[in-house]
Amino acid sequence: MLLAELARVSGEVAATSARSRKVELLAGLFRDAQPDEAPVVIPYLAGRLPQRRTGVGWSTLREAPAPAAEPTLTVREVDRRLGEIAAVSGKGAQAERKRLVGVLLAAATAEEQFFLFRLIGGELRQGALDALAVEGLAAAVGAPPEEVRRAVMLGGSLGAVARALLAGGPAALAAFRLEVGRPVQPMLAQSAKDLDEALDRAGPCAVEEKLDGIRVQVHREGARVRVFTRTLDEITERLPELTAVALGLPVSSAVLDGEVIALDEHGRPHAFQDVAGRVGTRPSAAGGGPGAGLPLSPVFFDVLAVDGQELLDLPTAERHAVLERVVPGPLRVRRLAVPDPADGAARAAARAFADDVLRRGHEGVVVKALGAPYAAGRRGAAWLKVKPVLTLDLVVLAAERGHGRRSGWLSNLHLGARRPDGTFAMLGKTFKGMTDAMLEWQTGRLRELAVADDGHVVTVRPELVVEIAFDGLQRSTRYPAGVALRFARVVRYREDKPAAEADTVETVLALGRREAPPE
DNA sequence: TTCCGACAGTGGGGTCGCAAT
DNA sequence: ATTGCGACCCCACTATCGGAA
Repeated sequence: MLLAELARVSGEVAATSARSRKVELLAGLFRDAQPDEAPVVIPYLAGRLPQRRTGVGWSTLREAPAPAAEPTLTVREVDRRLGEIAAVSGKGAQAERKRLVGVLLAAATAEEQFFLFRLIGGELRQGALDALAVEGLAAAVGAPPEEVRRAVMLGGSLGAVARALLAGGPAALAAFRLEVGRPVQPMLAQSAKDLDEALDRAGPCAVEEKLDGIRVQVHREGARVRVFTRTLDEITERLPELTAVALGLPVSSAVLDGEVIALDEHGRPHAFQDVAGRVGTRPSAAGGGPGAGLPLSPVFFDVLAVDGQELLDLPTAERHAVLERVVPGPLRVRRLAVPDPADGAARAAARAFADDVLRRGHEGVVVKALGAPYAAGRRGAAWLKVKPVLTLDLVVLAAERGHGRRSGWLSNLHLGARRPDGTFAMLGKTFKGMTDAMLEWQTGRLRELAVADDGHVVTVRPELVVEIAFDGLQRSTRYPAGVALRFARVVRYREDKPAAEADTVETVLALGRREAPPE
């Protein structure tokens, strides 16, 4: 199959907004793929490369050579060359990758270059990713979409499922089941505004502490242990503690879902940044970054399989019962069962539990419906996370031009807190929380306040106040106050408030001290 | 007809490994 | 030794489509 065909279909997919039409277009292309091409064609049209890392990003792609006049590149050839590029390492690697990318792009037509650019850059932006590619694949082979989705979630990659389906037809789906040692897409949580809303939506549920660390999926088969991240990268070697813990469990095999955090000598959690630093550090590194050498604590909250038995379809309550049997208390997340959330006393107990979780320094709670199965790969309403939200009134210092559907609008705001001398300290940026109407309005208002424009960032007079919600503060070397806002988003503009009454740096830093009390 | 679940897009800060400077 | 790039941890929110109610 020629790359030109993929580029053409991708363009058509991008040009229609109807999801049903996107799926039809994808299915048509997938039907034409050979079984051995499918593991490449299908990820490409889902905007992903089978090579997880190529070492090539936007910077390396900056200068494109003149395009070829005629399409000659096959999909197989592109995949082969990208595999070569990904394998380059050592001294001179960057220049060599750049050269090889240049050779590849020179063999591509203008339309193919546009496709490769976005594909390699990781932002295809055609309005279809894995979910629609799965539907397209199902349509192409005449299999039930839900079964194909489940096979991909349990059986690993889209490419592997595609190859089997195109070669063997719908019957091949039976082979894709949960297998110890092969990672499963983790179940994800939706957000709820507060605990009451979560309890109302969940029905009979358990309230669990939400720990601020790194999600891990631990597989044990006999003496063999493997640990995976949320995106299914294997990190076994970086977390020897987890192997030791898994081998200590009274089972022959198991798949566990949990979080790794780090606790100080008082049992309070270390900052997420420190945990992420430790988890990101390879054992070979003699590093001294923040968190290097920090001992990690795994805390498990679900079990997907144990001793040859698959548990995914059991209700949460039954999976929890198994978890309690195979994992000792200190390694399990704390949890309060709330069988009847409508009951006032039960609700009060849930609230007290959640307050205690926060008092102990954790992030919040997750409310889990007791009757729900483990929905691999789904961000369903069966799990609802609740975290406290902080707000500040900050001043817009500048705004960046938006991209894609935000082209033409000023989108990403630079936010500052007031200093005693009337200047402002930037605390971060945000592009979240705005409706199209707000984008339209702020673009006009900020243009009136503009004092400089470098083509990307429009600097404005610091007069516009905006209420910002965020989850907390984190250490920063980038921003002058030494802290940055975590997950900042716009709540509303405060045109009623002059910049002279915006929140001060001192107020912000006091928040930080309250978040992490000494001793 | 209206409602709502699932998706994709739009980017945020921090940290590491690795190569270039 | 420091800097820049790529990758990957954590992530919130809105708009849209299309099936459910």
